[in-house]
This record gives sequence, C-alpha cells and structure tokens, in this order.
Amino acid sequence: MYTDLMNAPRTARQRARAELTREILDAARRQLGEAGPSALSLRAVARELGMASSAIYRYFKSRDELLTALIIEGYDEIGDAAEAADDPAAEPDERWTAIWRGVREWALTNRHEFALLFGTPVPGYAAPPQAAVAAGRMPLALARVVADAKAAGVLAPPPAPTCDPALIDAGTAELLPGAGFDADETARVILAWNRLVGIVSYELHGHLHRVTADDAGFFDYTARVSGAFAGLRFA
Amino acid sequence: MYTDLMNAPRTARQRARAELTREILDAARRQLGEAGPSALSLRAVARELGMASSAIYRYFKSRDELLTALIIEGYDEIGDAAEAADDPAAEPDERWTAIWRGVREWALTNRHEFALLFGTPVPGYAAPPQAAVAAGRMPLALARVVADAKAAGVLAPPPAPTCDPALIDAGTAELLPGAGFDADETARVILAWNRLVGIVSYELHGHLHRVTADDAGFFDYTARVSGAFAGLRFA
DNA sequence: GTCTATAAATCGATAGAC
DNA sequence: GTCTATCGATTTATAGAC
Repeated sequence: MYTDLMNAPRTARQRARAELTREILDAARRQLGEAGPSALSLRAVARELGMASSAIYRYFKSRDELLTALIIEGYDEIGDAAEAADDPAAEPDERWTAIWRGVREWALTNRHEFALLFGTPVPGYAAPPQAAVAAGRMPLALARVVADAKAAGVLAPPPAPTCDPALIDAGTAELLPGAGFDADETARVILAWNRLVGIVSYELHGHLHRVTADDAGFFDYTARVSGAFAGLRFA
Repeated sequence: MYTDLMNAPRTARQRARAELTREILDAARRQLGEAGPSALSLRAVARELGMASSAIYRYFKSRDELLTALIIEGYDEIGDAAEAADDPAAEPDERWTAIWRGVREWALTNRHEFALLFGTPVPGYAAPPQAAVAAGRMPLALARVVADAKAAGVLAPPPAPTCDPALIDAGTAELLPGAGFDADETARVILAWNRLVGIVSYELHGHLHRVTADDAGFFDYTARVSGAFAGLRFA
C-alpha cells in the first residue's frame, strides 16, 4: 500500500514524499531493535530524521498505521527472500533447502523485523486483513515445492500419524489452487512453515545457546528433517 | 530465589513481606498483557497495589530484577505443568500427549507469561544464567519419556536424515544423565521441544487463524507427529 | 518500610502560525 | 507541509521526612 506511493513518482513533490516515506520506514525499522515493537515511537522516528514530531503525521496518521506498513513490508520481504531463493528447475530437496536458507538469512539480517512478524504480538494492535496475503507468500513457496514433487510423482507417502481433514480450514485446503493437496499434505506444509519459523525464532532468541553447537549446521539438519517429513526425498 | 523468601516465613514481618512480594508478582503478571513485557512498569504495579512508587523498590530494586523473577517463575510453572501431567507408569505415547497438553493448557491460561518466556526477548534485558536451570525442566520432561522408551527397548530407529554429533553442544549431550542418548536422539528431543513451543506460539499469536479449523485437534495431531518423529509408537 | 516530593526524561496527539 | 508550543499523561529512580 505504501509501496504503491513509491512507484512511478511523477512530480518532484511526489518524489519528495516517496523518499521521505521511505526514510521514515527505514528509521522505524532501525528503532524496532532499540526498544521493541511495542515501544515504537513516532516521535523518536521524527527526531532521528530531524523533523518535528507533528510533521510525521502527514505520512502516517497513527502509530498503528506505521506498524501496519512495517508488518506488510516485512512479510513481503520474507516472501521475496523465499521466492528469490527458489529455482524451480532444481531438484525438490535443493529447492527446499535453498528456500529455508533464504528465509533464515533474511531473518538474521532483519531480526527485529522477524520478531515483529512472528514474535509476541504488539499489545493493543491488530493486523489488518490485507496483511494475510503478504503473510502467505513464504509458506506458499514451500507448498509449491511439495506440489511440484507431487506432480512429478516423487512425493513420499505420509508418515504414520495422519491428519483428520476436519482439522484443516476449508480455505486453506485450497491454498495452492490446482495442487490437489489432501489434508495430510496440507498439514505437512503447515507444520513445515511452523518448523521453519520456530527454529529460526529459537536461534534468534537464544534458546539454542549451549544446546546446539553450530547454528547454521543444525538449521540445515532441521531443514532436511522437515523436508523429509513433508514428503521430499533427501540424499 | 524470590520463592525462597516465601518459604518458612517466621516472623509476622517476614510473612507480610512474603505476601506483598507475592502480590507484586501477581500484579506484574496481570500487567504483562496490557502493554507487553517491555512496557512492564514498576510504577504501574505500585499504583495497582495502592502503594507509593518508591515503596516497591524495597522488594525489587529494579525493573530487570522483577522481570527475572517473573521469567524464572514462568519457567518453573511450565516445568511443573509438564511434570504434573506426566504419569511415569503410563505408556510412552500417553505420557507424551499428556505432557504436551499440560504445557498447552498452562500456555492458554498464562499466555502473557508464555510470551515472556518464548516470545520476543525484552530489549536491553538479558536473563541471568540461573534461569537456564528452570528453563530446562520442560524439555527434560519430554526427554524422560524418550529415555524410558529407549530403556524399554521400544524406541523406533531414527528417520532418514540423521544428525551430525558435532552439531550438538557437549553439555546438551549429557542433558539426561544415564539415558545414553546419541546425537540423533538428542536432536529429536530438541526438535520436539521446539515443535511444542512453536505450535503453541502459532496458536496463541493467531498464525493458525483460518489455517486450521480446530486448535485443540490440530495440536493433538502435532503432538502425535512430534512423538512419532521422536521415536515413540502411536496407535 | 512507607510516605511525599522531585528530577529529568519520555510518550501520542492536537492547535494554530506561517 | 512544516514549524513552535502545548496538553496531559507516562516512565525510572532518588532524596529525605516520618
């Protein structure tokens, strides 16, 4: 939505507005890490940019609107990272690992934004429905690999515990139109998405400190485990 | 550490101090949900209790010390929940599910405390080393089930992707003295712990909204999947 | 141990001059 | 569109009377 404003700036006025909007978002992202998302302060952003606190209200009319812009931008960037890492011509196991690594790398260089997306929700703030579209891009990248493996006939059968179709939301069953996922396949993609976010969160939040010995190596191991569970074959 | 103060109160003075310490902790826990952990305010706690803001410094000499007490108390409670749910005489699959459900129930009724433990870390705050002991109790409960299944000779062999022993911290390899876990078994317990926290976080933070259709049912399915991966046999 | 008073900051948001 | 000034509130923390 705000990125729309930054495309095709025609007049000098529009360009100036787009640039300042960008600077506000960048400053806000820098500040996410200093006091946490819930303490994000419009005033502090204004101070960092050398502008009056009231001037910023011309760009974002509330703190929540700025938060929404940051969240959608974050979901889009992590979706970009996942899609950019994916080479549809490669083998499923390689695609899977590449997507996982792309997401992790984005998270490592944008840890506060990752926390904004997947950490504790900001109290009193509710993300608008349109954020769901951007939020779905990363798990969809994972689903695409599974769908392609299934179409190629190389998807492994589900492991022992199977998923009751009644547990999956009707809308989610159609998450990848044309893929023809059954409940088990859908559930395995959901758990893969949850696993990816969960293991990155553990690494970023220090829960693996003195538990694992090699973060990148354990992450790759987790990716293999997750991919195998999803039905992909790893060498 | 603070709970020590509450055991064996001898004089009336000590009992009064213990009770007020308890009230401060309870009030702080109530406030965790209002503005998030990073906004936890000693003054607001004092106000809620009808005491002067300065008086509270007699009980906790800083906000970080109060946070530490809350974190250790939370880890201990979730460890209690896991241990209380475990019946060592039951079958491994039943024990596993019971522990999972016990942890989820604690999280559902203490969601802000759960977020304090496993959500975004509070900026500028570092948990003291002694918190690690309390933090380990919940995953240890999971490990105990796996260890007992191994001792009984009913632990399934590892699934295809195996874990390089170099990826596990040397201290973690001894996480359950006497269990004789190898790297694969240790890694599977770590991932089970991560899975449990991850799926509860997803449920609490709304990421499963309109994705799954039955939170409790999908949680049980996840528990079965996780237990099977850990090597337990589910009917 | 509890109180008042205070220090030196911060915040979101608005009004109104220019 | 940007500024100053302001409102009414918040915070952590300390000093000192009682």
